[in-house]
Amino acid sequence: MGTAMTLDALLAAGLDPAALFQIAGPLAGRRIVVAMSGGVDSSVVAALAAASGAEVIGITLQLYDNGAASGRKGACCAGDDIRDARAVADRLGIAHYVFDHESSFREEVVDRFADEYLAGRTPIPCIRCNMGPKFTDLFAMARELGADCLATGHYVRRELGLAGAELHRAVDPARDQSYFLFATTEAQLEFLRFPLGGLAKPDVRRIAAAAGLKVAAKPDSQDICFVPDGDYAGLVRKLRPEADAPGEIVHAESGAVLGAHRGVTGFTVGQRRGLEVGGQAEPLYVIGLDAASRRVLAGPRRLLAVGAASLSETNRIGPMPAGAPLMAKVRSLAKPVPVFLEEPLGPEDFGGGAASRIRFLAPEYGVAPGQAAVIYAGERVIGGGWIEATEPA
RNA sequence: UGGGGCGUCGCCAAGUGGUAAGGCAGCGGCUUUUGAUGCCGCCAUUCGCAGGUUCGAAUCCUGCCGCCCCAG
Repeated sequence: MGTAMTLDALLAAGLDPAALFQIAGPLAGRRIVVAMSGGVDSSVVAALAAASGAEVIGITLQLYDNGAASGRKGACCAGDDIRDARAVADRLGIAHYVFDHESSFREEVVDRFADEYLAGRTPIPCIRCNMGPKFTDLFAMARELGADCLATGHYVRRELGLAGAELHRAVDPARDQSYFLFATTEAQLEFLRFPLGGLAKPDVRRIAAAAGLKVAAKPDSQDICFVPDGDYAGLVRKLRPEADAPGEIVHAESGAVLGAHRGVTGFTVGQRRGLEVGGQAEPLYVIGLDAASRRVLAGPRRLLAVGAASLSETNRIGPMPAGAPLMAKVRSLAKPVPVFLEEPLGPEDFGGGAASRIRFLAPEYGVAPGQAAVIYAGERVIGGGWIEATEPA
């Protein structure tokens, strides 16, 4: 697609809104609710929805308002972003509502984030945000509005399998966000749409430009949206002053005291930088965190090797694949690695036991409690869970 | 205040006459839309201090300072 094309031209060139939104039959008379963050991606979803002929309602959740952070580029859902979302909606001529969700966001995401760090874990607030504010609260609003579906700008694909909707990785592997959506329930997936899953980011920006959206060149968001300057430890300290408690850095094997730290919050399993322990023959990594004794366990890389991990709050999307080898991603940027599922996956009413366990066929490094283990069978997301504990390889 | 040893970047450490390795830590960048990892780059004009020998010293000599060990 050329940069000078109009949105109509792009649509004529092959973008089919009906297919993108997976709505059967004529779109006229249908109602699509779009979760609009104010960024390019969700704005393009709104533009595509508007072009489809369906009635479109944009909803933006105000999740936090950290004044000083409002000027920060790339942040999601605060001040400027809400204005951007509104401007896009105006430009597209669609309805747009902003709902204040600060208190629930603080409870479900921010407070939880801080508490996890206090417990020596490494949380992923983005997944909690998807689970709560986005796929539960916003979901409910869309239903109440009588929408036919809720569309978001996530880079992930919803594929229709024989047993229902399946969640698949985005076509663009560099953009894939499936890791952050492992907890999506089948009921949610039934109603959700991810029109961008088959597109590459440059194409999305071209569509934004073609639609005349000011956000076309807006920088991608990164880092945690509610952490103004990337200093997440500082935020945790502010929310939970007790997080400042200093402690010892202890060798994971010998127990020898190697140094001191200013708070367990600043560390995550697998981390190398920041220990400030010199004089070693080889680099030291964080092997584990003991919140109760405020100890950071450090050691050489080999001690990071993990053979298995127990999972909690597991979810499963669709049936287990028959005989397909399973892969797991243990961090958002990790390569999927072969695993064996030792216990059923999914909530109890879905054949699983909520808790589960995966065994790595080859030792995996840097597996941190609090992170998610997302299970894949090829491109399909089978589900996943939260890493509770690990077992050395 | 007898004897012995040592003092090189924040830490560990090579270098014993030819013009300061390396590792760890730290810093910067790249990558990354959780936090990490990884990768790349930077990081002692100077070798406890002061003199001396030498074309030339961290390396040899002298003195001083500091630390360690043994002895008392």
